[in-house]
Amino acid sequence: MLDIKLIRENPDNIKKKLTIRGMKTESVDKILALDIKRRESIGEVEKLKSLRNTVSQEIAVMKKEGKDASARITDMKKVSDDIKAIDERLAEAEKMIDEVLRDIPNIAEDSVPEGKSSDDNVGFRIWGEKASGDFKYLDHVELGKKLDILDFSIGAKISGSGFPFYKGRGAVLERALINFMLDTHKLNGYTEVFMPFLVNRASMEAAEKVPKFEEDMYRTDPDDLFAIPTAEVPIVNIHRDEVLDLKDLPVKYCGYTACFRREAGSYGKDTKGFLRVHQFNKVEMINFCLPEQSYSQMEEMLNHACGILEALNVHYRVVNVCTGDMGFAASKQYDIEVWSPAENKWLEASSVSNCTDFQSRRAMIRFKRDKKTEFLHILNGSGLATSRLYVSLIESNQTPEGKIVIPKALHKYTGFEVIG
RNA sequence: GGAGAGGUGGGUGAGUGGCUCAAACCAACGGUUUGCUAAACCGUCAUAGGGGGUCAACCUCUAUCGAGGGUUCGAAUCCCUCCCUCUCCGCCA
Repeated sequence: MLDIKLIRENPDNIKKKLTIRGMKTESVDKILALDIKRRESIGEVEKLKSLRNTVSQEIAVMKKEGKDASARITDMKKVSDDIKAIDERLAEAEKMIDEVLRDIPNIAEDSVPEGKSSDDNVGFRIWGEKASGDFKYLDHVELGKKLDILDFSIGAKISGSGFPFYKGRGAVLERALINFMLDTHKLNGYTEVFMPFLVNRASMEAAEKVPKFEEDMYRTDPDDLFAIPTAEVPIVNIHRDEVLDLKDLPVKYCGYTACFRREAGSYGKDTKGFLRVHQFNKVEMINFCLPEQSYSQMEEMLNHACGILEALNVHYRVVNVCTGDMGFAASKQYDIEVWSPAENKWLEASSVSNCTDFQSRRAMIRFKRDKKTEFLHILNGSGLATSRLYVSLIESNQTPEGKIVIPKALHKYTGFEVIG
């Protein structure tokens, strides 16, 4: 959620920023008009409430002294009715402001490239080399089937398409990746957490996922719980409605969860195997920090995610995501993409975002400095999602005979060095 | 699923309709005293929003006692609905 004061004080600048993100600007005018109405109502109603408070005191005194207070009581009856009416008007204006505000994304930082779609993202870093063996690289679905480590048809039978099924060494490899990543992040100063995969509506709202993206979520009906689309949701909510101690910042967490996404509207796109799934595994990093730290912390988080890939010798590139392709809550975003030799393309495996104070304002997560409370900045980064990393890993490390060589860093987690 | 108890400021905890528009204590912070520590004493001790302003550290008003409604001139206090926590029973990995 944006700060309404920012909109009030500098509407033209906000409009400009919205345009850059490909958004219409009329919401700004709507908010300005509603805000004026809101503040007028507040002025009116508070004057009446103040009157009511004093007169109620007087009535108490009069009754105590045995005087007749019925005239005043009659007066106050009218005042109370008026208060009720204005309060209703006020609540209506506030609700409408909130509705509009919920549709406005975070402001892009200056270093974010302008653009409309992922085609306009700008290369930021590239590491490693494409697998270049002199043979035809099998794609992960064929390879997984041949080695009997992945079977998407079983997943489809159990749940539906987009629910992966791992088997034998394939399952062990998945678990090894998760453990390797968690251990690495712990060494980088993150506190490991394990958390609920179903969260309540308040948590989803605090993380700015709902109501805007409700149709992308799995939801349980009788209890109104949401299957988390990312561990970002539960982790951000650890500190909802809290004032953190300045000396503890930055507070860093990492944790593994399964992630659930309906991917509504993208049926038929990238449906093969792991490329787009409804359930996947991800290790997430979250950082609560001082506002002036957040962009340097962001670079650090990017390096932590990239460090995983480098330890696994996975060819990757980082793109600076453009204004049109950025996440709703992000002010700046890096995507990390890994190379698939079989698809002959880059696959998004991680996203590191600086959400500045956009989530913390909604979630009321603050710290105290010089007797004033300020919203802290929240960053999230996948480090990383396993599914597409898994694709790159097994495809790139396959041998001409169709075996998979496990990277050395994983040996102590898998207990084997080759599949097949 | 059944029965019961309870949710008050950072913590403990008083308060069952009007000198409580939340007492007291603890913790924290600032100060005084002291050779040092301790103790004692004094002070500060919420959050959000509105208005005023020499627009910052100031003044003022309003709201907030789990959430939302209701009754009333007036609600932490009475009524209704919901949420959560704890205890016991049942079921269960």
